[in-house]
Amino acid sequence: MVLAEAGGLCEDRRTARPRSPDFGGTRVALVRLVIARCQVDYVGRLTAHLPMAPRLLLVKADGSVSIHADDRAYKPLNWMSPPCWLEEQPGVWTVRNKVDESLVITIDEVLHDSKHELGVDPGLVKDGVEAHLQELLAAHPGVLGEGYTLVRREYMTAIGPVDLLCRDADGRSVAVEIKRRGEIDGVEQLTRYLELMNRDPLLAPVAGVFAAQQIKPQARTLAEDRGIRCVAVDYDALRGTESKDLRLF
Amino acid sequence: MVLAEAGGLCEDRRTARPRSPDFGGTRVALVRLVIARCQVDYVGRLTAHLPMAPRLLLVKADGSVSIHADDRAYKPLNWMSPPCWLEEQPGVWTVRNKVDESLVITIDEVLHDSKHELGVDPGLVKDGVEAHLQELLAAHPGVLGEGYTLVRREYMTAIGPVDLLCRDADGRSVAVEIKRRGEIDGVEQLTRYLELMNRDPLLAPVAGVFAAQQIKPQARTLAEDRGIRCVAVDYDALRGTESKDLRLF
DNA sequence: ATCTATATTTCGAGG
DNA sequence: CCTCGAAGTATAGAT
Repeated sequence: MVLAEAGGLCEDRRTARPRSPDFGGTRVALVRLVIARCQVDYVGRLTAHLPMAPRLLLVKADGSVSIHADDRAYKPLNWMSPPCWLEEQPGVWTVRNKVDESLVITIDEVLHDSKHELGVDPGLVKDGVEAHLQELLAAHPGVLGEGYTLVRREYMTAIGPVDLLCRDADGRSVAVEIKRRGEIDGVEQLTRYLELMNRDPLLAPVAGVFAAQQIKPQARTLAEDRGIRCVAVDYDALRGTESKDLRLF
Repeated sequence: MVLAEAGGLCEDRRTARPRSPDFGGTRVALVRLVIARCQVDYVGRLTAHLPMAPRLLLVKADGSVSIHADDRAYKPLNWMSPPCWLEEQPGVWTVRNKVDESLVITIDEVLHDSKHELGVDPGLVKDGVEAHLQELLAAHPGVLGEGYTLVRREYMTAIGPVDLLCRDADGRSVAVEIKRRGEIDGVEQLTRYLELMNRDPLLAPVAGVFAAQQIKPQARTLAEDRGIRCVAVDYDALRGTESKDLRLF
């Protein structure tokens, strides 16, 4: 490995730790960090060029390569997503994928080069996304309208699933679209569902409710113009109602 | 700096190089790479937890902090975008931002810790995005339809600019929406424009053309159902027509 | 500041 | 494998 020798190599020396499942004999999953003066040329979905400058090259075990500057938060200047393959020549790295996109990294000087074994990550536990909001509203349809009852979650139509299908106090169908943030896209989506469902004589008439933690003014205007009722949902309050024994932060 | 001492510190020792413009006296922009066994808790737009495991911590000069596993391409498991502030305590990093989102990184063991000066990146040069496609189609409206002529690029309406306004062979107005990849959103967008423009007696009737390098089947179906014609554009061929002296890949 | 449209979006689920 | 919807989307441009 040419460039590994060029920089100050710092290999991890830790021993017994949960191993990556693909660790059988010779290959160990490693993340590799290189600081180098480099130039980058990408040809693929677009064409992009980075002039020679010092940057961070991050090579992960999944095969991905990303080129970072010391800015733009976590987004790299340039990258190649897996599956892809890195070929190292002295002074030139070439990363290629199946559809023949390529990233050519011309390296002028290596300032640091180290590898580190991380193993398989136990993974992220999330809470508070749309799924949970849907779950809570399904359990408490009264929040959407007085006397509402749930008919079905993920009610399937020809063009996709409606988040909730409810019935109002008078027994009429209501299609509910749930978003964390209510924007125009969501209104359009619900409009398509309503258009389709109202053509079905077994369902029609179907009213619409657009529920979100926060609804943008333009989305609200568009929705109301189309006769769709908007409901701003207080997620934390709803979660509090749901279970008092749930630990809150 | 507590943790810098704990790991094997490798500071860059390079000297004369173009400096960051914000380099005045004491502060130099550095990227910091830490490999550590850590646990992460994020509370903000959602709540997320990462159990203790070895990971890469990337701290950039813009203040951002990102936590990477050895997979998922360039996307970190968790992060905090600038502007935000990192407070280091022995064994605990706390990253906080203005709206009081927080990222708490509990560090069990530091396996590597280095800092590197990169300076300001000269930046990325791109080519081949939607703007270029629009430019090419504006120069060759005949590709959109026999006898089409260009009236205006970015024709402004009350709800935004229509990519191209053309006239067909019979002198009728045609609104053209251009996308790299034609999806349902684009059809909705064009539909809104057409609805509005067809209310204007000076323009009506206005036909619609949806042009893209690739048009998804659902988008095509929706468009055609609404009387919008779809045109698949061969970008490379069009670019070839545009200028023979342009180097092709 | 708000809103719109784009992104080499990435990522995951479901057919 | 595609197709679709969600994302702590982020980001840039226009109003």
